[in-house]
Amino acid sequence: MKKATMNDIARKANVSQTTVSRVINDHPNVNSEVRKRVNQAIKELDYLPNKAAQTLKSNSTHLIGVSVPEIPNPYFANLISELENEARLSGYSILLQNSGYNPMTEIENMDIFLSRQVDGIIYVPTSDYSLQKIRSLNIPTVAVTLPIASLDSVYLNHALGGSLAANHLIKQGHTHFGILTQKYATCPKSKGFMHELYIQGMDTENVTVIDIDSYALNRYQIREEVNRYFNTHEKLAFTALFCSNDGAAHDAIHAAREHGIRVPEDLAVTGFDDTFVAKINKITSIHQPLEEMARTSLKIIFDRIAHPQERAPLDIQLTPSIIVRKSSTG
Amino acid sequence: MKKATMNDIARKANVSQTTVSRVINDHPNVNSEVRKRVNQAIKELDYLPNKAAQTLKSNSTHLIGVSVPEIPNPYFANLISELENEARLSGYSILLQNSGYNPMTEIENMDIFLSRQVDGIIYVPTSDYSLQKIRSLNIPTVAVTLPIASLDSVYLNHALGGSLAANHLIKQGHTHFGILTQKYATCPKSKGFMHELYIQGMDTENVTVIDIDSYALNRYQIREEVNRYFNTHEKLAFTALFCSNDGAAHDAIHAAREHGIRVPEDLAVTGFDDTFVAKINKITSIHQPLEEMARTSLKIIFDRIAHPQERAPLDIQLTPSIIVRKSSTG
DNA sequence: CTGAAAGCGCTTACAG
DNA sequence: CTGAAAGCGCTTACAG
Repeated sequence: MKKATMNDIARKANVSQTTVSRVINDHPNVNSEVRKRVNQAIKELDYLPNKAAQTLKSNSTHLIGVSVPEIPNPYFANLISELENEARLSGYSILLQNSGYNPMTEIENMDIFLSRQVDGIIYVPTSDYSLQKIRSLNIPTVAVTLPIASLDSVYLNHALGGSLAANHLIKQGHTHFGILTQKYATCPKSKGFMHELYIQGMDTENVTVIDIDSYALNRYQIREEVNRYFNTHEKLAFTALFCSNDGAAHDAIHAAREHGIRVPEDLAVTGFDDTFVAKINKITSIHQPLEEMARTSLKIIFDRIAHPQERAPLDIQLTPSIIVRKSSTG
Repeated sequence: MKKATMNDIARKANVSQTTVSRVINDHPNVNSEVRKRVNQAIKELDYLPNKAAQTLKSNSTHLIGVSVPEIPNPYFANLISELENEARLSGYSILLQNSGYNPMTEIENMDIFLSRQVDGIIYVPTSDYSLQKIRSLNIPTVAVTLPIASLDSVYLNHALGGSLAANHLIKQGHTHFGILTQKYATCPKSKGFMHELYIQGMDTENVTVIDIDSYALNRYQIREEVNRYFNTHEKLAFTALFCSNDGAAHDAIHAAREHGIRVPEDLAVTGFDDTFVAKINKITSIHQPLEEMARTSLKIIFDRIAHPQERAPLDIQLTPSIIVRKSSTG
């Protein structure tokens, strides 16, 4: 059976196509009697409006393009889930594209979004290579999880997250600290952690930094680094380890235990992101309000759609909280 | 700047719109000189074809609707990732919709897919309530992860997975077994497990079954059940526990350890699905070839698109493998 | 409150 | 090898 069109409905309900369109789009000026007849015909023919045709006329797809660097990563999977959920509440759908941390693929994704006429784009930044393209887009775009200059950005106050962790560990009585992170030099989480140590009068000179020089979440590399550290240090120089994500924390705990170091008795460990890796392994972690992140990002897009005038880009920092679990409470 | 249209390209390249269309769609009959001129204009104007318009004429969106019951679940997150990846290779994109195990939402998802003119649908079955609707769809649809009668189905041979686990545990010298599962009565994994025990002459009368009467992956409920069991049984009646998914296995291991039961020394545990929960916690698990599952499902859809004649529904069982890790090798 | 008509940006016979 | 024209299924001024 061929799909019914608006014309079929019009004929069946004995009205013009214009009127059918009005009923479907909830225009006020339709006789209630006529409206009823049209709705009846719609039901009988199982009619659903053709989005492609609507798009062509109305220039709106109710589609949001989402580009993330990896889908199975629990952090991104959660974010995607929240985005799908929030988008649905407003009648939008999600066009999901992976980028694999590849700038070429990111640019490809943007072209796919453009070609499909998405109404807005949610972009998880990775490298800088694709930024020129992304900034040039004539579509409401928000950078999420990390700030991008001259783009609406919604992200966690990472520094505050770091200081929450530091504060917690200090309260637990620790005085010697370690940091396990990626790209330490530019890591705001670590900066916040160090800053809090400093403020509270801790020795910041002798903090041990295990740094992994890679942007992507490379579990294998993290394990290698951590194991190398434990293998080359007979005695730990710290009793508390701040990790910049839950996966790293989990790996560190495993590695520590394999070297006979008890967690949390000998070593307190904290993670970051509060993914379910932290939950199921009872790792203290910094919670990211992902639902709020999704809601805020979409709200910005919807606002930009409603008010297309140029405005200065927004920079929205979300507030983290700390979820204390066994891994840091000896 | 307004988006360029095909007409703009035509004018700029001094050809008809028809010719531009031919160039874009790689029609053979175009003068190479002209083709070059058109491509030049496309580049200069940053032209991208409007998918909505293409769809309206060609009745093809190159969109695949994907409906899953929960996005953050690592198993589904992995599946989604593979689907996105495979779809991209063929020039398709993924329209991702969550259903939350809610049949009403599933039906809503199908309407969204229909309205958006997707070329195919990948559907992860949950309950039976929405099946009538889904079967009535006039779009290539494949049920994935579980078989659905009268629908193309691609899923793991779960029984074989169960028997792989049983075989492994028997080889490890176990003679008393437990099963932790959901809906035991209709669980093919458990059936396969039991069958293998039977074949190998084990005592199948005294297998302990911890059954959770819920379809959704409810971690809280699983933990409750497992703890209840350990609390009410002074001495374990089994030395090997087969769990129907990795999350359950992970919870069981935690619960066991809290009750002073060592894993794997006192109790061997196996999971199912080989998600990264199994990987990072070194749990023996039954591996699902998700990439193959994604590839096969999409291939079926593409075949149905290419050959729209009616054909009997396909029923494709994928072969599991067992990944042995520490949780079951004392 | 209702309808005829134009047009969104493409593709595709058809004619040359 | 190329182009004029029709039409995909809608929405939206415009006129009544």
